[in-house]
Amino acid sequence: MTTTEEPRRKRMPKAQRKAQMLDIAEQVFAERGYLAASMDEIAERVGVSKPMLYEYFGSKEGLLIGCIHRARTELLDRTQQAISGATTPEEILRLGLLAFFEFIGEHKQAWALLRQEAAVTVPSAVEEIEGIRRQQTDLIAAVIGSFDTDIDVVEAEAFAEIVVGSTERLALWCERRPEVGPALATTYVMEVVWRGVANRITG
Amino acid sequence: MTTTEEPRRKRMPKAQRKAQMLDIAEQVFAERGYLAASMDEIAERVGVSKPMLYEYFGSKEGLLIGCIHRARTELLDRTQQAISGATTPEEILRLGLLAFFEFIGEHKQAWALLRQEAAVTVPSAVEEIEGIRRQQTDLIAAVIGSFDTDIDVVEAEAFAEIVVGSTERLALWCERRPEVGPALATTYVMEVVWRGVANRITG
DNA sequence: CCAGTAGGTTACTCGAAGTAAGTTACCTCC
DNA sequence: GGAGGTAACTTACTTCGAGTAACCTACTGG
Repeated sequence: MTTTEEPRRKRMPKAQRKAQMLDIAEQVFAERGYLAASMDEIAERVGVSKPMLYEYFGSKEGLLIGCIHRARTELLDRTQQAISGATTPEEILRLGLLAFFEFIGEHKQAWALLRQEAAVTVPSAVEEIEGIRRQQTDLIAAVIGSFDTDIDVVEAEAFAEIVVGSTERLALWCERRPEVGPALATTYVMEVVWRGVANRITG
Repeated sequence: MTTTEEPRRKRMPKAQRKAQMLDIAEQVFAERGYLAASMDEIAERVGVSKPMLYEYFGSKEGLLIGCIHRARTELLDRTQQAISGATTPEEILRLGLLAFFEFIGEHKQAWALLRQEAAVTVPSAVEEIEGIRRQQTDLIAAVIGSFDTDIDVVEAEAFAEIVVGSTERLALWCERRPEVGPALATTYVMEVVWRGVANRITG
């Protein structure tokens, strides 16, 4: 008995263990908050001892960064895929926003990490999160620039920041307003923000 | 020697000491980040021993909350004063925004606290900061509501969230763009966001 | 000048991050 | 199928900082 089944899997390959650690860590960080989460607890839940976490991620901060980074990558993939079929700037923006709202709806845990915890305190985590926003703003600014080469660069940047800020904030608000889904949230952002920029781009 | 001068002031009245502690704590938190800041260092810089901090603020978290709360109160005062002379919704919003951008320009330390650090990890600090935003969104939503009783409540809330999100994000961006002062930042927000809501309010 | 207390200190405990050094399961190649 | 090499893992610490118990001292009014 207990032959080839999976009663107690030990000794996994590195990559798999790493992924598993990220899963658990994301969960624990989201549950307890970064500070209150202890490496011992994460290790225990993974079913492994603490030094393994340090082996793979170097530090508690490193583990957090790992979680954030993974979420960031997934978000970028999703967004890029979503806007790949769009043609007008308006469509790009709308589809991108929708993808974002859908992503956070599905990955509540990761999202909790990105806001509550992750702004954390840890300087490098802040940088990592800023990286996500940068990703988004750059994308938006690039879209605007590509459709109107006359627009002031600084103004385009400002607009991108406004979109990202609005979106992030509205996503948070959606948690208190479950009746507002991704589609409606997207509409709100577009309704307010798009008008403001449309006549800059078109004219 | 060292007779009646002020070489070592000890034994201050409670309120004064408390204010001094908040000053130093704000500084140290902003400098090192919440996690890296140690109560021992803060105590030392204040020129007092650690248990005094605990006497007055209960915990490290309590001290942080104290700092945030003070900043919040100051910001609210400033904003309310700024919009007191305004008559139209547009004017209220513009003056309020301007007051905010000016406030963070003058209180960089407090602002650093409110974003980088304070989102911290500490659940109650997050609540406290959310309280600030709530303050702002409520104010904005109320203004809109007072000028157009027909507007959908949910939509008014969404708009308020969008304004706050935009503003916060743009304030951050201003740090990378020193040439963009409070006035220009206000203009950007108004230009993009106002148009979007103006034709909702006016009909 | 003595008593009461607001304001203050020293010297600890305890918990969690991080680490050094050793151990065991698994694979390979003879 | 056993030696032996190594990737995956553990035990048993050190260290550092938050929080606390118990004690002290400068200034007040009577």
